[in-house]
Amino acid sequence: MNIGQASRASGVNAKMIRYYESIALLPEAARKDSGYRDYDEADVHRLVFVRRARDLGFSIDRIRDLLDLWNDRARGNADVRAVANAHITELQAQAQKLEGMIGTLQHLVKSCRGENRAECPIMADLSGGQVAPHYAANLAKTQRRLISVAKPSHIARFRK
Amino acid sequence: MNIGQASRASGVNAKMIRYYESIALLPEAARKDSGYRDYDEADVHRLVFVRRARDLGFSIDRIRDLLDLWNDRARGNADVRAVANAHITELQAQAQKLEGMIGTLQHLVKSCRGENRAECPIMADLSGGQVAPHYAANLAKTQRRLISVAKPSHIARFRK
DNA sequence: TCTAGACCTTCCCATGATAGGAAGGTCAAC
DNA sequence: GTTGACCTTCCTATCATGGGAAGGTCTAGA
Repeated sequence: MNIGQASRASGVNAKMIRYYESIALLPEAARKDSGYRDYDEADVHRLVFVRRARDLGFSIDRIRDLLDLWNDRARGNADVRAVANAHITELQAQAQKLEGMIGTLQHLVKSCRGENRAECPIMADLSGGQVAPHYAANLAKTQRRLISVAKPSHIARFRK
Repeated sequence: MNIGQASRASGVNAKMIRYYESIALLPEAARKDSGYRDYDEADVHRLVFVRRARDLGFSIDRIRDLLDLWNDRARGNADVRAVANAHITELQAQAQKLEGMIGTLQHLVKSCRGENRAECPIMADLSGGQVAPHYAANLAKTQRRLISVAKPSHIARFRK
């Protein structure tokens, strides 16, 4: 199986396959006499694994851990859950930051009606330096809302 | 005002100030006889503007637009709202993706109880290639939830 | 057998925002 | 005058991805 076929079968770009090999995320591929890389079903399976993990936002280093766990069948589910939970925590932090930004911007846009420049707080807020009162209030509000969405108390049950 | 003082006053790293100047996000700074960059209050004000916009997740290119709007007081609030709304839409897309990933992972972790490897779907799901039924169902669920959180119908009123 | 073109190889470069560091010049205080 | 804080430019790296050049290999058809 050439790299192109492995790429189509796994959904991982050929360029990325070579890159993953170069950073030792994947073992060195077998080679044909021509020098072409040669893949089999197991290789494709591993590529699919990597692609799925990337789709779920795992970093390359985290995927390294997951592949180790995958290769070592003796390792328990707790290890797997620990990696997944660490990743969930990271994603939640990102989501919280995003929701805070969205909430603040929505509030600013909502407060900016009409065409009178003086009445639009967006520019004023951006250039204000310190956090304007409505911004602080809105930030706290969106964070509370985000927390209720993410339900960390619920997640805590799964934390290592 | 040296770059260090401007940095402390604005909260923008000196390295970043030079970078922003090099990509023409900021005008070339005035120079003292020594060659040192020389900033005044207006410069600091602009730096604060950039920092606040970065904090809100605006890209450099979007900040370029915002600075143009800022410099051109004749432009109306609708222009400002348009930039902000475009950014909100981008942030919501990111948030939606994140929430989907979080939901999927939470579901997988929840389904992975005990220590029997066979009972843990995380690895199976990652290596599965196609989306497992519970993944698809969960994805749809988290997306609905995210949509209700982000309230796009509400935002639509402010779209250009 | 020759050739076209699809595919492969390695190597270099670019992205965006940020940061570290080297080598050397300037300033202020003691 | 010296020390140390600060400044300058220039080079490098990050992470994951992708574009492209220059050149080798394979396969199908004339």
